[in-house]
Amino acid sequence: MQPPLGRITLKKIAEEAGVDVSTVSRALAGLNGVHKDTRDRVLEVARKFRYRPNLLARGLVKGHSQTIGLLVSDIRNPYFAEVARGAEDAAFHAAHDLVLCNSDLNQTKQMRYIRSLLDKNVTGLIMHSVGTLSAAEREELENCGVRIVLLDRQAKSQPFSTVSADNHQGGFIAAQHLIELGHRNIAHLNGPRHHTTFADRMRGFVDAVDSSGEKISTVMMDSDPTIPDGYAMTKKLLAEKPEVTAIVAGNDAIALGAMRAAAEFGVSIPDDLSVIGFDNIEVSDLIHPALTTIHQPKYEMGQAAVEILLKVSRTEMTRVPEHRLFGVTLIERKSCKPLEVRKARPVAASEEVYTS
Amino acid sequence: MQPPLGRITLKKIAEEAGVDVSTVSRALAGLNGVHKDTRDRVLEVARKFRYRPNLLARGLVKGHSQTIGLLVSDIRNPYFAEVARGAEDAAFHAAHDLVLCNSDLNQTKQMRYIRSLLDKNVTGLIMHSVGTLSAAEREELENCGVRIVLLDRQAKSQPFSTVSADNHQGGFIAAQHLIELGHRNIAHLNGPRHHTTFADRMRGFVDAVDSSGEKISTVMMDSDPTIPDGYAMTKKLLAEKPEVTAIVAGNDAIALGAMRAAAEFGVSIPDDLSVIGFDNIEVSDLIHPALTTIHQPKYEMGQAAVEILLKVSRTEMTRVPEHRLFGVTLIERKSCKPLEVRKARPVAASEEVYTS
DNA sequence: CTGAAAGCGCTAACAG
DNA sequence: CTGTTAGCGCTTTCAG
Repeated sequence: MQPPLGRITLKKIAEEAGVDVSTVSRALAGLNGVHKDTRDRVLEVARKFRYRPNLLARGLVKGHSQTIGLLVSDIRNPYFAEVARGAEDAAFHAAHDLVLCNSDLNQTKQMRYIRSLLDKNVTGLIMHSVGTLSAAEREELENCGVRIVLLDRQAKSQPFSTVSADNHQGGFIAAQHLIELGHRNIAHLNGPRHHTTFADRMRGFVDAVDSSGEKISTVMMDSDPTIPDGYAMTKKLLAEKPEVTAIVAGNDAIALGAMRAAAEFGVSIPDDLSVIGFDNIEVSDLIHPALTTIHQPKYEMGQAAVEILLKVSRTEMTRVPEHRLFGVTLIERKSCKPLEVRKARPVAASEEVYTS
Repeated sequence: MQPPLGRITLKKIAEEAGVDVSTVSRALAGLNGVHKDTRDRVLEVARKFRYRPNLLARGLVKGHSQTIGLLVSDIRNPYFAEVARGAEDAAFHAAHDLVLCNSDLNQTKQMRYIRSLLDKNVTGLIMHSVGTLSAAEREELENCGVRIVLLDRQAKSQPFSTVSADNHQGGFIAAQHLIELGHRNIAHLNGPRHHTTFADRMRGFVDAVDSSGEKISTVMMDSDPTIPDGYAMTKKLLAEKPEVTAIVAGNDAIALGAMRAAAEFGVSIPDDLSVIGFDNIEVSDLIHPALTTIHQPKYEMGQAAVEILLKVSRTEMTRVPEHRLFGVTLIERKSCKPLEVRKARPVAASEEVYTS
């Protein structure tokens, strides 16, 4: 075997096959206009030397680098891990790499990431953007010559493609479920309301309340969509609003925090308090009581995002943005309970309902 | 404002500043040998035009691309999400990008990823490698001219740097804890034993058993380190080995699966069965009963991996691999219980122990 | 201190 | 069908 000192380049293959580099390039690219014999010889040599193209060089001339940037707030959130996995699988399938960026819901950090990705000529960007983009930022993104897919946003007015779950519908279903269960004092513990994802869920919640025909008291709070913040909001809620019998959480993390706070306060779920989450992350089915929640197809959403990205990037001229809205479903588990039942059978009921 | 048709390149800045591109390059790189006035003018122009270097071009000439590849088995495992976050933060801090690869513990897929990363001239690779590398693969990796840090492996014999938790010690502590609690029939439900991580944990387990001076019966099983497989192993265990009173799980996912299976069999944890996990992922403290487990500093390990990678890559010639071993600690929660207590107070004890 | 020139590895017209 | 010629945008000798 030849000692592969330095990398094998096109030139090496060209010399070895006795042709010009451009011919090698064509042959390897599978373009027509290369004699069969020549092609076979080139391919043979390339294989023998285990030739692998330098993607930086190719990217430089082609103008992009077979790379997709994925911006999420925090990969430790199982929701994003699932989305990222879907995206990565789709990217791998299309021979693209996925670069992971954690923005922490921080606008400045996010823009820094984006610029750095643009400097690398990424093929496209999938971003779970924070808040509303400023006019300047939006323009910067529009003109950066890179395909962008917004995740978890339905801003159809924007010139970008979007992939999201039906957050409004999810918020609606969640509230409706609790209302049907007889709850009339419901709290909505949400993520940051300036984020469209959470704003939509909240609107769904409000619409369900307004259209229920029932007289319902609500208390609305919002904070970061994390376990600690869900915990903090719930502690405050339990102390200040004892009349509340049910919580619609902006996501499962908040719901988990809520359950934790409830446990500490000696408030039993679902006997004293019903809780419904959003996302259906894996753990929601593992905790006790199992969390009733709104399921959204996270893996598929990640997949869809890169598919849309690559589709439009291939046709190139298809400037018309695509919007994909995924349906959500109610997953009934053990954390919600009819209000009536509790009053009728103050204690004994728990045995029956807890049984898993 | 000038319409930035096409990207701003060095050439543009050079023209605008009335100097040669090479001078601009030097000025921007902060090299000495540029007149202060010239430098200031160049910097001014560059700033005015928001010049940003094309990293592909730079990478092409420099030979690497300010990118780090991170190979994990599955980012959906919270353990890896945490490691990835630590790695990403450190990479961002050092102006590098992190590309995420999910190998699914599949050797072929892993090698495909590695090759694709090498084609992009990554600065280095952090890999949570599957099984033992074949001689050919190891050689390929050694000669690829790229820094490699192995995660979760202590193979000091290998020419690569490593970062890992003290898996042997963890396995030892886990078994020891159960033994001290009086258990004499202990099962080890482990991940794939051909993976050094799990092999080390198992050896720790065995060493604790052997050095305990007690007569202890063990049953060893291994499978994939996932919730479903933990569930399956436990079902089998419960059916075939009713004498077992405690389980040491290879990781928290397996432990979670075990708890699920136990619940279905009507086996109470920790009353009928003690379970101890490994990793201390976030959920382990959220489930019921809270999981006693071995903590390893995941975030810090991710961070350390890229720090080591970049350190050696900067000095370049430092061929001596670095090995970093992180200590582990026992986190006592509610899933383990003394064997004696159970016998003494068959039922009442549970109330006291469950209280959180 | 600065410009000219060469080249990283590859692709893409343009001639033959 | 294939070789020649030009770059992509940047860094890096090498002169001057």
